Parts: sequence; structure tokens; C-alpha cells
Amino acid sequence: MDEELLTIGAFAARSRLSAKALRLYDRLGLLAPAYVDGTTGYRYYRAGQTERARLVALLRRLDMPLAGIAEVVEAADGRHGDTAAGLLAAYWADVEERFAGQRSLAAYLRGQLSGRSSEMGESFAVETVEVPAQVVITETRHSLADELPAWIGASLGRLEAAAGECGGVAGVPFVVYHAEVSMESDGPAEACVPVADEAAALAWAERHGRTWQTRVRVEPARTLAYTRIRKAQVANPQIMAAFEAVERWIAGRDGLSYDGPCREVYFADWDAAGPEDPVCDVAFPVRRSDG
Amino acid sequence: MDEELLTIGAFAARSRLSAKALRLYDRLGLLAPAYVDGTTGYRYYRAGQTERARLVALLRRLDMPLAGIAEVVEAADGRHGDTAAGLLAAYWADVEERFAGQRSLAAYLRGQLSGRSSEMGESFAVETVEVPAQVVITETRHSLADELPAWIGASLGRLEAAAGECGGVAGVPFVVYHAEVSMESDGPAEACVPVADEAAALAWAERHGRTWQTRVRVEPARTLAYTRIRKAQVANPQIMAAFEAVERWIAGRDGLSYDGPCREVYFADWDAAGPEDPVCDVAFPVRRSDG
DNA sequence: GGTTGACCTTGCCCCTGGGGCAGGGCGGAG
DNA sequence: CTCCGCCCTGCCCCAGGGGCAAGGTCAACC
Repeated sequence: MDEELLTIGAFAARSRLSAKALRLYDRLGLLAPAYVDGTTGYRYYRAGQTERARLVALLRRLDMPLAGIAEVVEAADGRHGDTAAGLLAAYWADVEERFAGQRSLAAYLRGQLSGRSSEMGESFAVETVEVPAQVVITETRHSLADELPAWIGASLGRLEAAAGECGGVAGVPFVVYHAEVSMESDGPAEACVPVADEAAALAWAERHGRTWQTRVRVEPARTLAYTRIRKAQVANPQIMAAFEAVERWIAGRDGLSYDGPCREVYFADWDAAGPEDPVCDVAFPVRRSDG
Repeated sequence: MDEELLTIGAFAARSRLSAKALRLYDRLGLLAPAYVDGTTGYRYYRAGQTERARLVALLRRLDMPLAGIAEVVEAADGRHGDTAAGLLAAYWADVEERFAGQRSLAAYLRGQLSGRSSEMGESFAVETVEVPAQVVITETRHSLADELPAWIGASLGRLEAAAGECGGVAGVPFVVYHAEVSMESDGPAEACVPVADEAAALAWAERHGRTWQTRVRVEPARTLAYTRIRKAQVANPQIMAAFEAVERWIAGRDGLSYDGPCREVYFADWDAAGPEDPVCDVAFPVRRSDG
């Protein structure tokens, strides 16, 4: 077996990896040479290592990060191939999900770029409403926009349950998309449930500490410009058309300007609603600037 | 319109881009602020620029490179939205193609990792054959493995046409996958057609210069270990199973070792063959090392 | 035994698309 | 006037290598 040692170039050819990549994988501990000459630093690989190297190369062609590849090859080496296949399947399911989102976004954008986007399909009816100040309990999350829907459901569920300890739900739950970088909560998404008893809410937040990034704050009185959408429209990229419609409506009114981050107001029972039932208002806070 | 200027933070919030990204896009000329204060360097954006910024943000979510995004937004700004939509469609078609390849590779790998890969499906029959030395005219290409099939067809077609000037096709065309980094052709893939007249071939190569990376060389006599596959198997990842079968067969014979880069030998008329007709030998040069 | 040329080593800078931080300059409100 | 929040530039960092330079090695050929 001793004379079976390959230099890095020969091993690179057999494994379809570049010598540069092999040095990197060595440094990362992902694919160590069988023997390294102490004086010259030359790396020597066994022919039997090509199998592992090939696996690494193929996994790289799936754009799997090297850290993930390390887990897979370790699992594959450990004989319990189930785990390796499971890790790969999990990774790939993730990729498929992301890709499905991108595909629908691409289709939406193609439509926007080619067609008469402004007048396309249904026109959204936009109205304004005054909302008084209210005490809200909130959860905030820096989310990645693909796990947002699941998080919104879970978060509003938790908050509505907690509202029972705070005097009960005193208004319509909503989600605020803070893009403001350092207003006071620098996260992108904040789920909010209005409650009746501010003191009880503060005590509740005290008990819960910082586990779920929970907070209690006063949402000031607002004027909201909003449009009502159906359950089937609460998804990307359909919902973007609603946001854009409201923004266009605001831009078309002189003397009206934005007054805060946009939000989705969930006024209906989500689970009981059918796809064509209105469940959500897409809203922007506005202010009369002068006009 | 003058008081409509937004600071970078406000514009970042409206456009869902980070201030850092906006500075980068400014530097690249992709999204320049409406006004830059000469003394402070402060960037100010018009509210009307949010549309372009949103488009950039959405295209980034498709992982489109900024250079491509620049083309799309320029085209969209130029009013001829067809072009913008066309550029996006072309980009996305490319992504879909790459993704389809990755998906089938992922499926193949899941099978390999979980199942009894060695005995799965058909077992490939491996044999050896002696091939005499032959003069070949060749084209070489550093290819990206997704455009390989198309290139192989085109290249062998060109070479077979050229063989007429070199004494005619004197053997079976083949493609060599040089992974060797600097043997004498450092490229990954080399299409080869044997010809009868070496002197005429050299003259032909002289005339054609370096336009298609053409060369004439003598392929030495070889012993090839090969397995025969059907047309339907000439695709990724199916063909990989054939390569692996030959490698395992070689590894299982003591006293036989690799003697050069692997190749695909196309012995049949590709266009006339049906999916189940044998068309190709997947081969490795081998050498009797001692035993 | 010497030379040559192919191979190997480390180290540095480059790419994309930003994130994060440091140090310092503005701007409006109290 | 001061303070806090915003803004600026500039630097280092990430993955996953590519490419090149300067220098050390190895094996084959003469």
C-alpha cells in the first residue's frame, strides 16, 4: 500500500478537484492527505481517498458550503449512510424551497417589466382610517423573508395567548415591517397584539425576559392608508402588488406623505378564512404634510 | 421637488436596501444619488428613485449579479421594457437550466448515499481492448460541464469534416477528459478524430491556426478498460455510474493501474441511434503495473 | 554526476456582495 | 453649547477559490 501514494497533481486529476482546492480542504480538515512530508511539505494522497474527494466535488457542484459538506462526508464515513443522505436531503429541500420562491418572484418581475404593470389585473381600493394609540405586546425578529409566514402565524398565536394575562386582546393584531435601521427596534419584522392592561403587560414582559425578543410599547395614534386583500393574496409576490398600489395611491395625493414603516393588519380569523375571504389590510401610516 | 430629498437612511428604509448596499451601488454607478453634498459627502435621494431601487432589490433576491442588474435597469429605464424583460428571462432561463442539472445530481447523490450503491441497477460489463497509436486532430476547450454535450457534438462534427482534408477519418472519434493540469494540454476536454494522413493534418492545422484551439498530435497505443453504454445513459448523472463502474473494476484487478485520463469513445452514428442503442464506450487507459 | 524541466510549496492580491467596526464630521433639539 | 443620531470614509472579514511570484524538489535524461 505504501507505493500507492499520489502527489497532489495526480490526485487532483483523479478526483476532478484543483490542487488549490485540495490545499484548502486540507487546511480546513475536510480532506487531509494520507501523508505529508515533514521537510518538503509535499502532500501525498492514497488512491483510496478519491472516493471521498469525488463526493466532495459533487457536493460542491450543488453549491453546498464546505461546512455542510464536512458534515455529510463525516456521516458517510461513519457508515450510517442514512444520516448522510438525510443531511443532503435536508439541504436540498432547503434549496428547493428557496428556489421556488425565486422562481415565482422571477415570474412576477417578468410580468412587471414587460406588461402594462400599473393597470394590470385588479385595481386595489385604497382608503384611510384613523387608529387610536394602543398598548401592544410584541415579538421582533430579524427574519429572512422565506420563513416569515410561518413565524407570523406562530408569533401572533403566542402573543394572543399571552394577551389573556394582560387584560385581553384589545384590538386587531398586526405586523410592522421596520426597515428603519435604528428607530428603536432595528429588526425587520415585529408582530404586535394590542392589549387592555398596560401594567399587566409590563409585568408579563418582565417575567418573559428576553427569550423571544418580547417587548411592550405604545403604538401611537396613526392615520393608515390601506387596501384590503384576500387570503390567497397574502403571499409573495402577490402581496407586493398590494403594497405598491397603496404607495402609488399615496404618491398620487398631494399633501400626503409617509409617516412610518408599513404593516399588515390581520383583522380576520386566519384559520377559518377561505382563500377568497378578505383577511388582511396592507397599510402605510400617512401624515398630512401641508396641502 | 427640492424638499423631497431623502437621506441615505430614509431612502434605505423606503427601498428595503441597506445603507451599505446603497453606497456600493453608488460607487458602481448602478444607483447614483440625486444629489451629493460636495463638502460633507452626504448622499441625498429623490423619493422617485425608490422604484429603481426596489427593482434592484428584487433582482438581487434572484441572486442576479450587479452587472446584470445594471443592464436590466438601464433597459427598463430606456422605456423599451421588452429588452429588460428579455434580459431577465434569459438570465432566469440560465438559472433554471443550471438548477435542473443540480437537482438531478442531488437525486443521484441521495441514492448513492442511502442505498446499496454498488449493486444498484444494472451492472456494467467491463472489458479491455488494445488500441494502436493513431494520429488525431483535436479541439480543446476549458468547458463548464453544462455546455459540454453541445460542444462535443459541434466539435466532433467540425473535426470529421476537416478529416476529409487529412486523408479521411481513420478511426473512432473520442473525447478525452484531461484533468491533468499541465501534461501537454491543460484543458479539461479534448475532442479527437483519428486521421490517415499526418502530413496533411499538420498542414491543415497550420492553415487553421489557433482559432478553435486545434491541434494535431499522436495518441499513443493504449490498453483501454471500458464499458459500453446506451445513448440514454450519455448524460449526467447517469454516465457517472459508468465511469465509477470502470474505476471499481480496475481497482478490483491487482496489477492493473491507471495510465492516463479517461475518455468517451463514440463508435456509433449519434443522430441515427435510438435512446436504447449502444453508442459510447466509457474508457480508462490502463497499464499492467507488475503482477 | 549534473542539468533541465516539470512539479511542489507558501504567500499575497483578486473576485462578488456586502457586514461590522473605528474614527471623525454634520445637524437639529433641548 | 452640548448631546445624540445620523452620515462619511476606510479597513478587515466571510466563502471558495483563481492566478501569479519566488523559491524548493524530484526524476529523468545525457
